[in-house]
Amino acid sequence: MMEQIADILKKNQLSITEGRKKILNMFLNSPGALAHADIEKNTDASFDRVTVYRTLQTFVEKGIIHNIPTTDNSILYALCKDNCEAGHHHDNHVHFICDVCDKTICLENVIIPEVKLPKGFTQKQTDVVISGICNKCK
Amino acid sequence: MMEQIADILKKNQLSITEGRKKILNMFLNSPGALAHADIEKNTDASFDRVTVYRTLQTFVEKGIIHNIPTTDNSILYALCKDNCEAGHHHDNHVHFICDVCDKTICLENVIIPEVKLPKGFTQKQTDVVISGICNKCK
DNA sequence: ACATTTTTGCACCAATGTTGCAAAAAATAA
DNA sequence: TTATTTTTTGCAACATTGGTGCAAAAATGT
Ligand SMILES: [Mn+2]
Ligand SMILES: [Mn+2]
Ligand SMILES: [Zn+2]
Ligand SMILES: [Zn+2]
Repeated sequence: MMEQIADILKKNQLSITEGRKKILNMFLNSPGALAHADIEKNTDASFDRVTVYRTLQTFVEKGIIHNIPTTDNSILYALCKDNCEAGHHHDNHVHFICDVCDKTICLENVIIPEVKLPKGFTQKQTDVVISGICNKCK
Repeated sequence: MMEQIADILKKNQLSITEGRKKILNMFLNSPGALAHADIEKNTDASFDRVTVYRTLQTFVEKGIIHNIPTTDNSILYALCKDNCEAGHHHDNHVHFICDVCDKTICLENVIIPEVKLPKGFTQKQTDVVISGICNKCK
């Protein structure tokens, strides 16, 4: 496991540090998406807040994690399981937010349907976020 | 125009105040979505920040405006053109964010496609946010 | 082990959003 | 209209979230 983590970091030309290993490990073990606050909570304040912010930014830039749109103003992050590259993500799955447990889950198998836009609009990225009750809370 | 505004407020059992009229008017005249900051800018600081926040909250609760998910942590609001009620919105259109002009537009005519979820998931609301280049920036 | 590059922690700042409470404004009653 | 009640506003104070510059610390390459 710790090998896998170091590999991911190496593959992305990132120095292997405690913070990055710990945070990446959290993502690998988390079934759902994580917010900055979740990460800070689970690391026992062993890292500075700023380090967490910068680590998340770096991971997004490298294509290791992607972020998920929300209606409240929180930024959520989840592992990219599609083969995303630095600077360009190819996630094309639906995200689900449970109204009960409040968790956000990547539905890797539910691919985003095509949407036809009016003339003149060029489509780059499509995000689909569905809310309701998840399979565990049902 | 000012009549229409007063009507909307009355219909929703809201006191008719300067602030609410001004903010509602902004929404009626805006082609795209508005953020809190946009509203504060256009009202020349004639209202307190808190009043703007509370007005937006109230409008959302009453079903006059709805909010739009974003990837950065900003909350956007737009007029509900579907017949939304207090406590329950029925917006089912796609939202478009332009990477060039950075405006968010309600594509009222592009309805959200059906998405089939895995067993155990109950679907309440679906948000589709598409980014790219809008018809004016093209 | 040493020099170089990268990352971290700290202090400080800025934007965003919330709450309690008294003053002001709007709606309702008289 | 004026008086009373209800609602809304403004202010102050606070919390949370996120970003920047810079020196210290850690990681990398030789
Ligand atoms: Mn995802
Ligand atoms: Mn809309
Ligand atoms: Zn759930
Ligand atoms: Zn545009």
